[in-house]
Amino acid sequence: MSERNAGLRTRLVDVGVELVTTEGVQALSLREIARRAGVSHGAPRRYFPTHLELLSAIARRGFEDLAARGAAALGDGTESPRRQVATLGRVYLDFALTHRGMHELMFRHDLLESNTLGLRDASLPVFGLLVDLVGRARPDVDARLVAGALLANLYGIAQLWAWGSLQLTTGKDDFTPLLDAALDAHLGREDR
Amino acid sequence: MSERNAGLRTRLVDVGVELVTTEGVQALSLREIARRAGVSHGAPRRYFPTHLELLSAIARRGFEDLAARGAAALGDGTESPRRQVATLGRVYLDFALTHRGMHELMFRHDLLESNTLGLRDASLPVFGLLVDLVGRARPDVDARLVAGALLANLYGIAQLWAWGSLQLTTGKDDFTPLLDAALDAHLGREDR
DNA sequence: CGCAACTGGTAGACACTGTCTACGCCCGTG
DNA sequence: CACGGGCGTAGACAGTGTCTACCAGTTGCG
Repeated sequence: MSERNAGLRTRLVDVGVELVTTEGVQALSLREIARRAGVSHGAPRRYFPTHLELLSAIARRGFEDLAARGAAALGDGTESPRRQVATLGRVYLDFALTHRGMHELMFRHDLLESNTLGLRDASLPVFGLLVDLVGRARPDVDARLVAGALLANLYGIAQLWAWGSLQLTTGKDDFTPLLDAALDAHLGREDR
Repeated sequence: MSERNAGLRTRLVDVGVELVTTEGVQALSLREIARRAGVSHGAPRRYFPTHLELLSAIARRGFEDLAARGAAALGDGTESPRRQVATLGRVYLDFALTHRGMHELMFRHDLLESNTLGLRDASLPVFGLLVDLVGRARPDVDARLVAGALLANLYGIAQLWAWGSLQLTTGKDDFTPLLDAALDAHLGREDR
């Protein structure tokens, strides 16, 4: 009845999520995860044939978590599309900066490049939501292109912020002006 | 007289640059670099006390290379600041996409976060050049903030492009529209 | 009921990694 | 000539991901 006896598959991912948020991405060794799950180092192989597949499963949790936070923040969706994009962007940046290890894992090259791991599919829902909102906020442009450009901008902000460069340039500790600048830039300036 | 007998310090970095551009960032193990340099695995320790320091030295070469390409592309600097920013952005994106391994190495978290490695200092010249050009293109705004936001946008484009998401959205194989969109977004639309 | 097959985990080996330490070689200076 | 000291070698160590042999329980089937 306890989650101690949950299937090893999900328990390994649980341990990985816990580990990456507390210790960082470098702590996600296969053997360490197995150790914390209380099994031998060969056990994960039964469910995840390779280390990368386990990491992908952990990263997928991150995308699910992000999508859930976005849906919760949007609520019933009565706000204007422009404001919904703003809150979604804020949720994303907040997630990236408070879950740095998970965010780093979610966008790792070797995980995303492999299309056999299906990690990119896990990122489609939240990205599709962004595309939809952008399309309703600006029906005159290619929503996928603008949404991609906006996401690229937000991702870059998260990265540069993460290693402190933007704090050096701005001196402040709030990413709001950068977020607003990005929204104005890609969606056009509007009332806020 | 031959570069075979160049100091081991620079030879190790040479080998690393060669290795990261041909094989990718995962090939940059300490022992593999030493092997290709024709020395034992303990030799690099004389010059680079840790593996990360050697990687930082290799990444520094990348920033120097990027700065040189930027300077060469700008020429005598008679173009308008706006166009100079455009060419600099194009040089950066082209560099990031043709030297994917090196670009990935240059922006690795564990290298940039450590301020003892001095990698961030190596990135300052080219970033300072961008700040200067942005300041002359738009004297009415905070140049460091806008330059940072623009760099974040370009970096995000490079990342998303690298793992194919933007190709899926655009379907084309040219980053020019994304670059132009970013420039228009952060510098305002002008004549091109 | 009995036996076979399969599921799910263990334990050890292998090659590889980064770091540390003890050891020498060789060359310049006293 | 002696002798340090810079410079590289070689081996050890802990840790990693992957592979393979094994084995206990359980399940399925005649």
